[in-house]
Amino acid sequence: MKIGHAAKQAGLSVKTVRYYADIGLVTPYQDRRTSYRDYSQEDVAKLQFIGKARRYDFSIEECRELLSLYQDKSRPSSEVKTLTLEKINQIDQKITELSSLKAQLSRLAQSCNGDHRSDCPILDALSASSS
Amino acid sequence: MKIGHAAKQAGLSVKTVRYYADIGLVTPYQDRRTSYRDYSQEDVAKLQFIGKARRYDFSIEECRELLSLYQDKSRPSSEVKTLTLEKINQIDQKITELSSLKAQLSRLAQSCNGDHRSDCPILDALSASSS
DNA sequence: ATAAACTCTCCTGTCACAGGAAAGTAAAGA
DNA sequence: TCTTTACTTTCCTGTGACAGGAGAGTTTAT
Repeated sequence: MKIGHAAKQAGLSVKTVRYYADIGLVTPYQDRRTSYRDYSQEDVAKLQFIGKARRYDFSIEECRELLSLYQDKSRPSSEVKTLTLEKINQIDQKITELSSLKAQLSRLAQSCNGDHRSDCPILDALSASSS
Repeated sequence: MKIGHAAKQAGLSVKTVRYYADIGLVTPYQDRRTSYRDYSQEDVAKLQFIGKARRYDFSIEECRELLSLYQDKSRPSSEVKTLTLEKINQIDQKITELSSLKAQLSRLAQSCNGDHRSDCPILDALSASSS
């Protein structure tokens, strides 16, 4: 199967799929004569796997790790779970940060009239010398 | 004031401050003889302003906009407020996405025993053909 | 035979810097 | 004054995960 077809099946762009081949994440057979890549069903399955993991916010390197766990029939499931729990922690931390950020900005926005006049507590806060 | 001192006062790295000069965000006087940059108190104030806005998750281009609003004594405060509300919306959307992601991953993690055995619902879910 | 559609490699750009090399400048101590 | 140390400069590369586009080759359909 050629790259365009494989990409469509996996719900990825051709650019992305080619990139994954370049970094050795999913390396299809490559015809030496035409240099066209030829994707097997298994390659496509891997691409789908990666696409989903990416949507779950796993980085490429994490995907690489998950993929090797996925292919290793004898690995314990605890390894996968550990990776997942770590990822959950990362996400949680990011949510906390963003929530705090949102609260602060909301407070600033509320204090500003937002009218035609020029005085603005938001800018005052940004330019205040205290932290 | 030389760049190291200015950077310290603004709580930024020298690299960052130099970068801001390169992209025309804060452009200090530059001695032609030594090519050393010379930061005024106002420059430092701008750097602090930007540092704070960056911590509030504003992009460089948004900082540039905020900075020009900050310097324009006659602009209405509504412009600043609009920018801030937009930013709050962006953050909110990101929080929503991350929360959904976390919920899905948590469900996956819960379903996995995480023991020495190899069967793993997490990987099963990632490799499932259904979305 | 030709045109359209697809693929290839290679290069640049993104965002906001960090790291490091090589060279020049300044401040402090001996 | 000389030297060492600390600071600064420009320039180049790398980051993460691709997107966009040029120019050339290949395949498929008409």
